[in-house]
Amino acid sequence: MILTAATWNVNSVRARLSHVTRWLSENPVDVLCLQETKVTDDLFPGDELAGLGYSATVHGQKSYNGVAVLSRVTLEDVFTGLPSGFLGDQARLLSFRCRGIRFLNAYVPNGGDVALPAFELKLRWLTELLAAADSTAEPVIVMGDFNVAPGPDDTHSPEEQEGSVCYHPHERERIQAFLHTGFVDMFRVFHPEGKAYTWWDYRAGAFRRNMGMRLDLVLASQTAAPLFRGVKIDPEPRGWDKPSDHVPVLCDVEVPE
DNA sequence: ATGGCCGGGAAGCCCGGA
Repeated sequence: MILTAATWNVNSVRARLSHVTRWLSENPVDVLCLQETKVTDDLFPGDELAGLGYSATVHGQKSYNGVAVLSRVTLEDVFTGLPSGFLGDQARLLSFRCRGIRFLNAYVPNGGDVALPAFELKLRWLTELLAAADSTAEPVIVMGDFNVAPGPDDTHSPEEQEGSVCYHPHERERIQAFLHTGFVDMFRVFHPEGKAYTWWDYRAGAFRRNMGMRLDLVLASQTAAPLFRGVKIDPEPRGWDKPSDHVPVLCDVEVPE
């Protein structure tokens, strides 16, 4: 059977609730990983989503960050945060097993600016994310907002952006470290050529001018990659009224009955 | 050339985002 899974940074799940419900009714995926929910667990709008047949597994905090999984299939072995506890006061990682696959739903720190200490924390967070993803024999899928464009086709102006946050060589090296470890950037397996974006700045008419970046990634371990049947970006919600600045990335994964 | 927008929470601005 095919398991359908998606990742979407919604930039506040409460502000985007109508978009999430609309999108799920049009794209009834089995698993939807959310980032930047920006809400404590007690205020997560679970009842509205239960009406669509989805249960919510949440790891939130007030105002900032927050990850959650909406699912209509059973999740097992849920845990939150990096194993070391690094940046444990920020809700950025939610891991679970589904149909024999270990998923990591990740919201990587933005880093602010390459000159700031926050940027070094981002690099270390990425290093620890890889260690966590590489620590199990299960097939692994890491999906979420990586806040890094892996290569020149993943951003609108690579020459201008070279060395700036989300396109600094040290960040791209961290993505390369995933690939060297055997992880595969699944979107590029199915769409190897051409510019492709998942995020467009709210400012400057960036979406209208298609000045975006591909920051939302699906990385699959060596044993998970052959299970993939397709990956696509859905740019549509970026054109809806009061959108998130990110759009969903969907994938089809073949799993045993 | 520059900057242009959001959300949350507090407060009538500031932080953080990317």
